[in-house]
Amino acid sequence: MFRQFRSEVEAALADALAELDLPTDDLGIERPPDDMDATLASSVAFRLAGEVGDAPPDVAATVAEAVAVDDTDYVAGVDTAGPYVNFHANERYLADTLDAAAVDADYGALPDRDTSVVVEHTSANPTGPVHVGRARNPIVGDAVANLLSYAGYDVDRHYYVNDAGRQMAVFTWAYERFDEADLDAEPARDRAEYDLVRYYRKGNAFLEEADDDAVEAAEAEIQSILQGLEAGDEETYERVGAVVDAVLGGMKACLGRLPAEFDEFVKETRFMRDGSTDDIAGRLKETDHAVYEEDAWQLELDEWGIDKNLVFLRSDDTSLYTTRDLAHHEWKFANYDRAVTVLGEDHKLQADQLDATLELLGNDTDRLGHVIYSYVNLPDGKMSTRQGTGVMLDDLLDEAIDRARDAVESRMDDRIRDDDLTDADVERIAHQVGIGAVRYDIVSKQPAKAITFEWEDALDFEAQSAPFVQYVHARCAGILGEAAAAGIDVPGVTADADGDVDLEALDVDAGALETDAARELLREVARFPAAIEAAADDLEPHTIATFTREFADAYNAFYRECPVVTAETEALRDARLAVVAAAKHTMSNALDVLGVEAPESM
RNA sequence: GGGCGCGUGGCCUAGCGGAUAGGGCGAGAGGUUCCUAACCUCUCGAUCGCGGGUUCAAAUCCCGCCGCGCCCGCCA
Repeated sequence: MFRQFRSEVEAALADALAELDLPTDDLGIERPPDDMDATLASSVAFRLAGEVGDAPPDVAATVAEAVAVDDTDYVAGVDTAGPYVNFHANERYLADTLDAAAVDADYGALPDRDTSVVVEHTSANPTGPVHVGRARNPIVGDAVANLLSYAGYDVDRHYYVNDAGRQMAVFTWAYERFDEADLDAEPARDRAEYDLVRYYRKGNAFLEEADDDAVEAAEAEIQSILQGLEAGDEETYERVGAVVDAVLGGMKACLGRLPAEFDEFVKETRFMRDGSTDDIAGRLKETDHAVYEEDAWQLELDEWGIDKNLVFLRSDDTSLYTTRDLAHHEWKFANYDRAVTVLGEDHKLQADQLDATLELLGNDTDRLGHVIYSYVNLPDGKMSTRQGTGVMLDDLLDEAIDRARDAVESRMDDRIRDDDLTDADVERIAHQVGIGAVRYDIVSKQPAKAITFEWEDALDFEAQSAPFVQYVHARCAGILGEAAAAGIDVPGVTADADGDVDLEALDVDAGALETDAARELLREVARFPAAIEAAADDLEPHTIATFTREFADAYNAFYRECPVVTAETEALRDARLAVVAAAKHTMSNALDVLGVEAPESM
């Protein structure tokens, strides 16, 4: 509703300005401060004051006077507050919002855009367990994918597997070279990546510590693996693939706990085997920007503001990671309308080189999008899989669940309502709140900001955290459940014996909602689809987290001031129940975008 | 050295050209005969890193400086 209201306001204001012979290029539409009783405002009067030769408040009055509102569905009227022109929504705006949101479990999902987009995220090298520093990628990436899906895009989620580099050759060599007896530690966890990473660490330690002859022999073996991959040798693919698939399987299980699921794991070697990397290299050689310097083929990208030359073929004629990634991205272009990549700031230069080169090769790089996030630091340094340092994501999630379980159990004692949480409920809530808190803490911040990981901060369940907004959903569910138990039947809201809700049957009067808190909550509900649209346009899922917080404030005010089940009249009660249903759908879907579960009770 | 990013009350954070800079944590005071108090109300606390500039209007844009992070491999 907000989106339609906004376009009506824009059209009406543009018409008014045109009628006054004033420029319509910048309408200055903005959201008024919270304490202003207006749905939208315009600051055009400031800009036009000079042109008109009047003071801004007078210009605002003139403009407001000229705005015609009769043809709109949702604009009740226009007035001014000093230099601002304020637009007010009418009753039908709230009524239609209630009608739409109360009966639609998918409320907030925008119409299909008939546009496909591939979201690539995480893509961590399969070298060992996922640590929390890496966790920002799947958490942000999953939210970006969810967001685009809600915004009407047809989304595929890809994990790009770097299975062709030296790291994997070292890993494969180490796995074949050493035995369990050579390792000095038990796996930290009973899962493949924890088991195999010990070989990887052992191999790296060996390469650093062993005598020269032994290292030389090992390097020869590692080189032969790399050459085998480059030459398309099937047996080498199988050897490396065995290690990659095993480790990846474990990492997949870890990421699945978030949960972050993928539609496809795209292997880098695929673009070596199908010849597309060779094709890229050949085409690059033909461009004006290619130079052969210091025995290697390079690309001059200073035209794109990048001083650093990009080497795309080694002196031994083999390809590099970026060359393969070029082939990978042309493959994306061939199969999708848009491609979004979520990556750490340490890959920024590489991404810029990739973009520039793709453009050079004749691709439309406007179809490409990036979400770049800063590194997550530990209080005392970095995390490294090779050295085995860092906090593992599994450990963080376990700790989060444990603490959430403690919180549920301690809170059960001082509950007002003596409801019956079963052991299964406690466990369910502990998972929803614990994992939700970790995700929410990370996804709610601007990706560009650096994060220092602190156990206490990440697992704070008070106030601006996942449980705060999840609680709103639980309260909605509680009220709806209470109403159903009391035999209160609201058409369009209450499910029948089969659990089905008749979506056409909503018959409540939004006009019955005279309380400000209820109307304000409905206004927040109305904003949700626009929030999805804006967040998707800018690839900024954290703004949805901000929305959930503001929405929670509005709901809590409503909850405090508007008894639902015990409302004075049936009409009021039914209208409020519909508001609760609308709020539940809104919060449920906002949390769904963030990848945070919405508990029915907690 | 160069490039990119970040710098908002003691701590974390939203806002990123417009109406008195929002929240949370913390500290202090209250609130539960009423749909879950993981909640709410009130109080305390900010030269929006520093200095210039643009603008009717700057936390927001531009320039310089300072601090922090990341990057600058024929690694991935």
